[in-house]
Amino acid sequence: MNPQMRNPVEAMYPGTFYFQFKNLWEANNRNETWLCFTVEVIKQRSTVSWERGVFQNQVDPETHCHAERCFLSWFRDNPLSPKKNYQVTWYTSWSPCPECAGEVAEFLARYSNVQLTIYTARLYYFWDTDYQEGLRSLSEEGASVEIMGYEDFKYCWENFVCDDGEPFKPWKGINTNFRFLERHLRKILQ
DNA sequence: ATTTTCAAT
Repeated sequence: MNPQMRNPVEAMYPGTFYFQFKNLWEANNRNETWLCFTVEVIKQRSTVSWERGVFQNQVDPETHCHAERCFLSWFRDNPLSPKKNYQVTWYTSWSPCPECAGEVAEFLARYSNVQLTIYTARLYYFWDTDYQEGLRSLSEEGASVEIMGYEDFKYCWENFVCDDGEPFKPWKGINTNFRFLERHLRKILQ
C-alpha cells in the first residue's frame, strides 16, 4: 500500500482548530497544515451526494506528505470517477506551496470534471514570488482561491470540529486580518 | 499597519 494513501479523519479538536486556523499575524509555530474538505457530486444544478473530512500534513519521514497531496492521493483512489462532476472545496490553514500548487493545477487540467474552490486562513510565504506564482497557476487552471472569512471559519467549526454544541468563538482581529489578507491575495492574483 | 510558515533544533 502506498504510504501516502491515508484516509481523512472526521473532525479536529477545538484547540487544534483555533490554534491552526487563526488568521493572526503572530501565527508562530503553526508548523502544520490542516485541510478540511467537502466533495460534492453535481448533477445538473443539484448536488446529489457529498462527503467531507480532514487531512493533516504527514510529518513522519516515511510518509511525509503535504496535506494537499494527501487529499489528491485519497481522492484519486476513492471517490473520483471520470463520469461524474465534482465540486471540491478546501478550507486550509496555510495556502499551498509551489510544488503542491503545480501538482493541483496539473490535476485540474487533467480532470476537467473537477471544480476546486480553496479557502485559506493564511497565505504561506506570501512575499515569495514562487509562492505567488503557485497561487496564480491554480487560479489560471480554474481553481477559485479565496481567503477564509468569518462565515468560513464558522462553517469549519460547525462541520469539522468536535464542538460539543459550543458556538464558534471568533478571535480578536478576525475581520481586519481577513481584509488585509484579501488585499494581499488580490494583488497576487491580478 | 501587521506574520517568518506543511520544522529543525
